[in-house]
Amino acid sequence: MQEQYNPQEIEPKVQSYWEENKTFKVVEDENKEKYYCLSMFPYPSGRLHMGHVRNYTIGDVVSRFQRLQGKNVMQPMGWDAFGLPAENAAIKNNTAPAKWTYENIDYMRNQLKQLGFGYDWDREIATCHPEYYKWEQWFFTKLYEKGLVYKKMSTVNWDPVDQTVLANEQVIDGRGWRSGALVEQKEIPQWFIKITDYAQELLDDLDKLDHWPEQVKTMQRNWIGRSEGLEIDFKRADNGESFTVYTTRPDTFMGVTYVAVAAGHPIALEAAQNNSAAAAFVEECKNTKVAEADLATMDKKGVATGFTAIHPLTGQEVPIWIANFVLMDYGSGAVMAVPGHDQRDYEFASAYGLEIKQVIAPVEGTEEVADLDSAAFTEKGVLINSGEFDGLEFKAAFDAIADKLEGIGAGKRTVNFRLRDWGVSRQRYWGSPIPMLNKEDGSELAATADMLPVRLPEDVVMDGVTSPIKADPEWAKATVNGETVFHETDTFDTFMESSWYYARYCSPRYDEGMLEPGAANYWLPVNQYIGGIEHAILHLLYARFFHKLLRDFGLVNSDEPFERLLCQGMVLADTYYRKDEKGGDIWISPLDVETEKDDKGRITKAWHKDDGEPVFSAGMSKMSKSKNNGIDPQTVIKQYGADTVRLFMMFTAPPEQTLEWSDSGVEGAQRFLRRIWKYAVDVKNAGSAELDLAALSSNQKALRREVHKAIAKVTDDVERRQTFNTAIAAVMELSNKLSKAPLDEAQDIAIANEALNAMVVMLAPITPHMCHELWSQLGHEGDVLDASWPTVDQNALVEDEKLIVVQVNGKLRAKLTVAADATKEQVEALAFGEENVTKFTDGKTIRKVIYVPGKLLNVVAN
RNA sequence: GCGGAAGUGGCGGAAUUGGUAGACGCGCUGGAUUUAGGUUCCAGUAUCUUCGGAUGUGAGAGUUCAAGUCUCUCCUUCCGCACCA
Repeated sequence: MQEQYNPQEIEPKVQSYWEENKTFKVVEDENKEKYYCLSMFPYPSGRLHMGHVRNYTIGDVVSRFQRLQGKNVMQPMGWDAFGLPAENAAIKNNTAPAKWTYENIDYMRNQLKQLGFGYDWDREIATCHPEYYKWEQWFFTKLYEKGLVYKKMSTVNWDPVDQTVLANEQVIDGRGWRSGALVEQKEIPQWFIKITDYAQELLDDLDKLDHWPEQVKTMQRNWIGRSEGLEIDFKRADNGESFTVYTTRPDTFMGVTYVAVAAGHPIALEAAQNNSAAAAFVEECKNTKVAEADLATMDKKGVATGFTAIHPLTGQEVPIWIANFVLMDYGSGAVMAVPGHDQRDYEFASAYGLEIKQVIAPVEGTEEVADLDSAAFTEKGVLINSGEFDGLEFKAAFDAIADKLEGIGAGKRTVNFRLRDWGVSRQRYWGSPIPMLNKEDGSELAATADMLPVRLPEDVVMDGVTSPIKADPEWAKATVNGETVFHETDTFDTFMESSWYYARYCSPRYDEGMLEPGAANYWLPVNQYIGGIEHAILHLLYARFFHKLLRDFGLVNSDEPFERLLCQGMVLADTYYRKDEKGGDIWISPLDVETEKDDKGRITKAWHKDDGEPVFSAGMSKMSKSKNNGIDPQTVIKQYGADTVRLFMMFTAPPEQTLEWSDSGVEGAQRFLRRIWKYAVDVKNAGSAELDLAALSSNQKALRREVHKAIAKVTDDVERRQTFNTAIAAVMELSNKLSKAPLDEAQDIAIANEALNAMVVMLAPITPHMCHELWSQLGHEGDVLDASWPTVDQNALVEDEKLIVVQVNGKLRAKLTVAADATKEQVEALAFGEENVTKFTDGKTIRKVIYVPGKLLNVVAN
C-alpha cells in the first residue's frame, strides 16, 4: 500500500473500473427494492459550474448510500438541451445551435465522468433529439384531442425595430437588448394547456408530499392561489352593457366608489376611441414589460374613461377608470375599487381625488383602529354605512351580500385561482416545433401520427432576429388529405421537455410509445429529486401537472412524480473590484487576489497578484460571469482531485443553505483525506486481530462506544436528516479520537480495524474513489459499493456513567459524573457537596430543584 | 408590490424534542520538525475581567426553573414572480 494519498493516480483508475464493469447500469428487478434518485438535468451551457457540482454530488451521495443499503438504485443523467442561450451563442460564434449544443454535451459529459458520478449512461437523453421530442409532440396532440389545449390571444414583449418577440430576459430597462428600441406589448395568438383544470388537485395533493420542504409547498399554494369570492355584474349607465368584476371581499361591496379596468379591457379600448387622454394612456401602457414584478412596483396610474357604472345594490353611478395595476390576464380584467379597505385602491383614489368611503369598522374589543385619513383599513371587521347589512361580520356579510346579488341575478359565488393556464408558445427557433397545422381558411388541426416527429432542421444559419423556420416559407408547407396546410412555426416552452424527462429515463430508448409501462411503473415515482430552489414553483408545478396528465392517459399509475425533494442552495464566492476612470466597476477574479490578515484572522489588505495594487472587497455573491467570481471545477479537480471537491461541497454547508467557496476550505478537506489515508496505512501495518468484547479495557470500551455512536449519527444524518455536513463532522471527530488511541495491544488493533472499515464504507458515498481503493487495499474482495453499511452494536452504546450538568438559577456551576442509574436524591446530594454550588446557594432559600434524568440538575434559590 | 428563506466567534457552520452555546473545519497565535518555503505534528483561540466572575446567538419586549430554539414588534440580507433555465 502506498504511503501517500495520491488522487491523481487513484481517480482515473477507479473511474475506468466503473466504466469497464458497468457498475452503475441497472435494470428492473422485482426481487430488489428500487430506488430512483434524480438530479435536475443541466442546460448544456458549455462547462459545468460549481452549482452543478454541488447538485450532482448530493445526488450521487444519496444514490451510493442507498446502494449500500442494498437497493436497486437508478441514477440517470441527461441534457435539457433546448433554449435561448444556444441561439445567442450560435450567432456570436457563427455556428448553429445544434452543433454548439452537441459539442457542449460531449464536453460536459466528460466533466461529469471526471467527478466520479455513478450514472447509468445507457439511459442518457437529450431533449433536442427527435426521438425525445417526438413523444412530447405526440402527447400534445392527444391533449388537443381531449380538449386540454387551446389557442388564444396573449401579450408578449414586442421589439418594433427588430420586429421580433423578446423574452423578459431580453428586455433591459424597457428596451430591446439588441435594438435598444422601446419595447411594446403586443397581442398574438398562442397555445395554452389547461393547467387550471388541475388547479384544485395540484393544490390538494401538496398535502401528500410529506417529504417536500414546507417552504416549497407554501410557495406552490400561494402560486396556485385559491380564493373564494364573488363575480359581480355591473351595468354601464350609458348603454346598459354589463361587465364582470371579481372580488374576495364582497363584505366591502357597499364601499365601492369606482371601478377600474385594465388597459386592454374592451371598455378601455372604447374610451380610447373618443377620449384622447384615455387613448394616450392605453398607448402608454403598451410600453411596459409583461413581468408581474414590474407591474406591481409601477406607480399607480390611471385615467377616467368618462363612463360610469351602476352599483347593482345602491343604484348609484360610480366612475369607470383605466388603471395600470389591473391585469387583463387575471380574473375578468376589471376590479371593483373599495379605497376605504384596499390599500392599492386607497392610493389610487388619493392620487386622483376619488371618494373614500368607510364601510368596515374594527370589531369591538380589538386594538385595531381604522384611520382612513392615513391608510386603508384592510382587516376584516363589522359592517357600517352598508344599509341592511350593518352590524354583520365578515362571514355573515359575505353570505348576505352574495345571496342578495345571486337573488337579483347580478352575482355568483366563484372559486378563483391565481394560477393561469400555461402558455407554451415561443417564437424562437431552438425548441420542439409545436405539432399543429394551420389551414388556409384559418382553422387548425393537430399534426397526424405519421407526421411525427415534426423535425426541427439542425443545419441552419441564424440571422440574429428571425427564427430559421419562420424565415424559410418552405419549411412550414405540408399536405394533409390533398390539402395544403402550414406547420406552426412557434416552438414549445422548454419547460415542456423538463416536465416529463424523469419518466422517460425509465425507458429512454422505447420506440413503441412515450413510456414503456412496465419500466415506468417499476421506477416511478422518483424517490429523491434534487435541484435548485429557483425551480420551487414553475418547473416543479409543471412536472406535477404533467404527471397527472400522464396518469389520466394511463401511462403511469401514481399521482405525484417526486416523493422526496431536496432544494440545494447556491454556491457563492468572494467578489473584488476596482473603479475605472469613469467610476464603473471592474470585477477581479478572486483567483487573482491576495490578502493579508491581522492576528485575529481579519482581512486587513487585499491586492491584485499581478500588479500589487489594492482591490476592494464586495463580499460574497453567487458565482457569475458578471461578477467574474466563478471558480472552474475543472481546475480544482486537476489540482486536488474529485474526492476533495466532493468532500468540501458536502462538508462546508448543509445542502439547503448557500455555500461559500473557500480555497483554504478545500485544502482542509484534502488534509482530512490524507489523514484518513495515513490512519489506514498505520492500521494495516499494525496487523489484524479478532475482536473479543469480553477482553476490552474500560478505555477500549469507551473508544468502541465512540465508534458506534458515530455510526449511529452518520446513518441518521445521511438517511433521515440529509445533513451531510454533520455526518462528515462526526467522522472527523471519530478519526481524531482514533488517531490518538494506542495501537499496541491486540484489542486496540481489533477496534481500529472495526472502526476503519466502518469509516471507509461511511465515506464511500462522498469520496468514492479513495474509499474504493482503500477497501481493496484493506484486503476486501469486491467493490465497496457491494459492502454493507455498518450496523450499530447497541451494547456498545451503553454507558456506565453519565455527565450531569448542575445549574443554580439556570447558570452552570458544576459538572458531575454519576452512575448511570443514580437517583435524583443521589445526584442532588452530590451537587450540594460541590463548593461552587453551595457558594451560590448560601443564605438563600431553595425553592425548587429540577432534575432531567441523566442530563441536568437546576437548583432554584433566592 | 406579493410570496419564500436566513441572521450565532475573525470566517463557514454545530447545538435533532426548550436543558453545558460555539461540535467539526478554516483562519490566526505560539512551539517542534525542516537548509528555506511548503508539508506534518503539538498547544492555544467568543468578549470583557478586579481572575471571584460577568456578558454573549440581528434589535427590542414577553412566556419559562431554564430560550439560539417558543410568542409578538421591528431591522437587515438573499431568493422567486409565469418568455432565463
